[in-house]
Amino acid sequence: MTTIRDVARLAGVSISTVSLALNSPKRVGVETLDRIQQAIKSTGYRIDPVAQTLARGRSSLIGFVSANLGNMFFGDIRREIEHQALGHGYFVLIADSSGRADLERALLERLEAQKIAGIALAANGHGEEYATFLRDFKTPIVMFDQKVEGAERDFVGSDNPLTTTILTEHLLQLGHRRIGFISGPSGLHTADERLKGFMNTMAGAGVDIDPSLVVEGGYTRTGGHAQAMRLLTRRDRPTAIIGANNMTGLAALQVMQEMGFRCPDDVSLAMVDDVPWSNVITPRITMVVQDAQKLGELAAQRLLARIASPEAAAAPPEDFILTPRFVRGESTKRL
Amino acid sequence: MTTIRDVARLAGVSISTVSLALNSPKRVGVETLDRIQQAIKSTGYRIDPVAQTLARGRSSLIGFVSANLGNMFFGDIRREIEHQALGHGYFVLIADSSGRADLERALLERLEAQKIAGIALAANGHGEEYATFLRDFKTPIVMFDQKVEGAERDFVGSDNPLTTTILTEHLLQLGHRRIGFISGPSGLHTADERLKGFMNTMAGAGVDIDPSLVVEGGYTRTGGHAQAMRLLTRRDRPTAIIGANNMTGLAALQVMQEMGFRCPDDVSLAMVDDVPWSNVITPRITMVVQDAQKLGELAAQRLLARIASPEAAAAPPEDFILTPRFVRGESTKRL
DNA sequence: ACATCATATCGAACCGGTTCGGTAAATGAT
DNA sequence: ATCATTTACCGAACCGGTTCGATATGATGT
Repeated sequence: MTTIRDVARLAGVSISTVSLALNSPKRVGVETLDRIQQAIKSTGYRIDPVAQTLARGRSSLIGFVSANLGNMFFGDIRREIEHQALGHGYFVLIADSSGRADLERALLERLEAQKIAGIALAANGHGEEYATFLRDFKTPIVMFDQKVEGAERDFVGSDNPLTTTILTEHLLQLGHRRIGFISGPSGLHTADERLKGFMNTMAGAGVDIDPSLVVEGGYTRTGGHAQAMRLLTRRDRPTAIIGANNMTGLAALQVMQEMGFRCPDDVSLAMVDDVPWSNVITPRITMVVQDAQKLGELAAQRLLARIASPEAAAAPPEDFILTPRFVRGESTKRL
Repeated sequence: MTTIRDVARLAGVSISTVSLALNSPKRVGVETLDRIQQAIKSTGYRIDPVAQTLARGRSSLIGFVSANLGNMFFGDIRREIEHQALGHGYFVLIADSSGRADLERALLERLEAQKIAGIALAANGHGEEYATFLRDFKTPIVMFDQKVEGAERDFVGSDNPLTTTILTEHLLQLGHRRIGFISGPSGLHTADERLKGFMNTMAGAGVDIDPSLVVEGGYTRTGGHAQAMRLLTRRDRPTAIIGANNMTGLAALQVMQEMGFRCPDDVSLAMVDDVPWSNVITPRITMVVQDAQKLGELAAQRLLARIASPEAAAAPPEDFILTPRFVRGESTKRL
C-alpha cells in the first residue's frame, strides 16, 4: 500500500504539501501540483479513508436508518438517498432497526462512533426521552417519514392526516359508514396522525365511530392479519376497511381471501402506501401513495447541505411536507 | 470525548496496559484490571472504532453487496447475515450495485479501502477478468447466489439447474410442450444454469425447443415485461411460461392481465423465487423457492469463520449448494 | 543462594492522514 | 528603495488507538 509519504518523497515535497494538493489544489504552485499528480498517478496512490476520518474527526459516510428495508416505501427512499449521496462522494451505510427503538438507538450510537458525516433517520422511538437523545446528538440528522416531537431536527414527510382523510372521504362518499381502521403502533408519529385523519374526517361528516372497529395492527403483516381477522369475524363486521399502511392493508386482503370474502363485493378495502407488485394483485387496491422519491431527494439534499457547510448546519430545523396522491383502484365499491 | 489516555491516567497505568486490559484481560493483573474497569465506567469511555481500525488495519465492519435489496430474496439473506454479524460484534455495511458490474467493482474497492473485515457478495460481473479481480482481492469474500467461475471463493447458493428442471418437469407432466422461457442476463451464473436446467430437461424428455420461445428478460421487471409481451402477442404463443426469477415471472403475469389472458386457463405460469405478497396474488403462482434464510446463515458463518481465524482464512474455497423447494400454486394447469 | 522463567507493566514506534504556525521568497504599494 | 502583504511550502503536533521489545518483580527449581 502506498502512502502519502511515498508520494511526497517521489515528488520531492513534504507530506503536508501533498495533503494540501489533495484538498485545496489552488493553494499549491502549478508546477509542484503537477509533480505531485504525476507521483500519485505513477504510484497508484489512493487516499486512506480511515486515516482521513481519524484525522478529520469525520468520515465521508452517511447513515441510513429505517425500520424495514424490505418495504418498498423505504426502499425507494433509500435508493434516492444513495443516488444523491454517491453523487457527492458519500458512501451510504445502511442499517435496519427492525422497528425496535432500543436497537435503533444502539445503531445510531454505533454510527456516531464511526464518525459518520450525517444520518437519515426514520425514527421508531418516541417520547420525551428519545426526543432529547436525538436533539443532543452531535451528528447532523435529517428525519424522514416519522417526526419526533421535540427532536428539533429537519423533517421530510408526507401530510399524514391527509392520507387517511382522503381514503375516509372516498369511502364515505361511496356510502360506507361502518369503516374498520387498522392503525399503526400508537405513539408512532405517522400512525397517530393517520388515525387522527380518519377520526376527524368521520367526526366531521357526523358519522359515529364504533371504537371496536379501530384496531392496532402495528404496521406489520402479522399484526395486520390478526386484527383484520378480529374485524372480519364479527357478526356486525365493517363494510370497509382502511389499512394504515401497505402491510396491514394487504394483510386485510389476505384475511378476506382466506375467509372467502370477496373484495370489494363483500368488503371494501383501501390503504396507505403502495407495494411493488400491486398491479398484479386482484383487485387493484385503492390507495394513497407518497412520493417516496421526492421524499428521499429532499432528505438527501437537506442532509448534504447541513454536512457541507457550518452555516447550514446551524440553521434552524425545517419541516418539508409532501402531499400524497390518491390512486383509485377496484377494491372499493359503492355500498 | 474521553480517550484511552484519560482512562490510563485515571487508573494510574500506561495506555498500553489499558489496551491490553481491553483486548486480552487475562494478561493483566486482577487488581489493575479492576482499577481500569472502574476508570472506564466512571469516564464512560467508549473505544474509538476508527482509531482501532487504523491501528489494526482491519475494521469490524462486514460488507453486503448485492444487486437488488428490494428483492425479497436478497432482503431475506441480508437480514440473516445482519443477524449473525451483529451477534459477533460486526456491523453490516450494505451496498446496492443495482446489478451494474462496474458500480459493483467500485463499491468493492471502496469497501476494501474502509479496511472492511469481510464481504458477502452476490456478484454481477462475470468473465475471466472479473474472476481475477475477485481472486486477487485481499479481503475475505464469501459469494452467494451468483458463482463466478475462477474466483476461487467460498460459494453458497442453490442448485440452480434443479430449479428450472423441477418447473419444466411439472409443466411437461401437465402436457405442455410449447413452453416459453424468460431467462436472466446471459453470462450471469444463475441465469445460465437455470436456462440449462430448462433446456436439458426439455431435451431429456425428447421435446423440441422452439428457440424463439426462449427470450432474455434480464431478471428485471421491465425486461420481463417486454419479453413476455413478445411471447404472448405471437399467433403460436406458448401454452406455458417459465420466469427465471420472480421479477420476470410476475411481469409475465402482468402482461397476461393486460392482454386479457386468464392464467392458468389460457396460459400457465411458473417461476423461480417467491415475492412477499404472493399469497394475495391471483392466481397463486407455482414456483420453486430457495431457502434464503439458510443461505444467508451459511454465508455468514463461513465469512465470520474466515475472518476470525487465519487458518480458516487460508482454507480452500468450498461450495455449499442448497436444494430448492417446489411450491405448487394455481397458475399451472393441465393442457 | 543462584540461575531460570513466567508475569505484569511500560515506552516508543506506528497506522496514514490533517492542520496550524511559521519561514522564506515573491509581489505590491508608496 | 523600503516596508507590508501575499504566496508556496514545510515541520511538527495531533487524531486515538495497537503492538512489540524491554524491564522489573516475584515465583520456581535445584
